[in-house]
Amino acid sequence: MNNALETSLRLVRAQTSLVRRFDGRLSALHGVSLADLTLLLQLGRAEGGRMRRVDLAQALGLTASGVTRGLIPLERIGLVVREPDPRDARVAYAALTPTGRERLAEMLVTAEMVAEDVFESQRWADGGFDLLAGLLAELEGGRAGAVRG
Amino acid sequence: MNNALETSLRLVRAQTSLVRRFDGRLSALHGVSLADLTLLLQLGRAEGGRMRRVDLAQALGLTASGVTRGLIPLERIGLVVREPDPRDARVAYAALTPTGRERLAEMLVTAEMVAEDVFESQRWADGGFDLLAGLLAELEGGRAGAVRG
DNA sequence: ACCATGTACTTGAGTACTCAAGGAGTTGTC
DNA sequence: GACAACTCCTTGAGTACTCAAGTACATGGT
Repeated sequence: MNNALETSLRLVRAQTSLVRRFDGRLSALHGVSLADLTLLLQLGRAEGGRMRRVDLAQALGLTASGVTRGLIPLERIGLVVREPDPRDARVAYAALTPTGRERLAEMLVTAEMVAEDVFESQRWADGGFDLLAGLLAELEGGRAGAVRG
Repeated sequence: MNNALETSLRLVRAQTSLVRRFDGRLSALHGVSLADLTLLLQLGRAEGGRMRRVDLAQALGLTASGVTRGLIPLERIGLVVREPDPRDARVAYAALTPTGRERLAEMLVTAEMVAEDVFESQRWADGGFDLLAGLLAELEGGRAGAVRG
C-alpha cells in the first residue's frame, strides 16, 4: 500500500512526539521551548552572535512575523537584545547577550541529553542513524518552504 | 559533533517543509489541511467509519480538546456527523458521512501524489525508504506522547 | 532631486493547537 | 441504592504560529 503517504504521516507523528520530549525537559529545567532553543542556537552560531530577523526567519523556516513574535519573550528575559544597523536603519539585528550565551550553553547540555536519549535504542547504533540524518536533510529542502511574510 | 541533537532539529525542519507541501496542495484542491485529512483517514479506516473522540485523540497524538475543535469544521461542511452511543451517553462518536467518504477518497488521491512527489528522488529508491519508515516508527512511540486533556 | 520599486520589520486578525477546569454520565463498593 | 471515583467530552484562556496590510527606510533610473 501507500508507503509514501504512510511514511509522511509517520514523520509528522514522530516530530510531535519528539518536540514534546524536548519541550518538557527544556521548559522544566530552563523555562524555554525547543523553538526558543533553536532560535538561540542559530544566533549562537552566527558571526558575532547576531543576525537580521529576515535571515533568522530563513534559517528557521519561519516567516518574518513569526520571528518578531518569537523574539519578544527572549528579549523580555534578557537573552537577546535588539541592535540597530548603522548602515541600514530598516534592519534590527537580534543579538545574543552574554547571559543569553551562558544560558544557551546550559540548555544545550540538556537538549543533547534528550537527543541522545531519543536515539539511544540499539536500532540506531548500526549506521541507521547517519542514514536517517541524510534522508532528512534531503526532505528539508522540499520545494515549498515558507519564506516570505 | 552532536549528531543526535542535529538530527532531531533536522527532523523538525523536515516535518515543517513536508506539512506545508501537503497543506498547499490539499487546501487548493479540496479545501482541507493535512490535519483534516489525517483525521478523516483515521475514521475511514475504523470499523463502521466511526470512532469515539477519545480514541481518535489517542490515534492522532492530540488531546481530546484538540479533536473536539478539529471536528467542528468537518461537521460544519458535512463530512462528519456526531453520533450518540445508546449504551453510554457520555460518548459522541465522530462518523464519516457518505459524502465524507467520497471526498476522502478524492483527497487521498491528491495526498498520495504529493507523498510520491516528496519521495521521488533517486535516493529513496534503494531501500532507504523502508529504512526511514522503520526508524520513524521507532520514534513515534517516544516516552512522552501527549495523551490526556 | 524625485519617485517607483523593493526590502526589513511590525501589527491585526485568524487558525490550530495546549492545559486546566467543569458538566454530564457511568461504575464499583459497601 | 447512594456515593466516591473515574471517564468522555466541552469550554475558556493562553501560546505559537500564519497571512495580509501597513510603516519606515533604501536604491536605482531619469
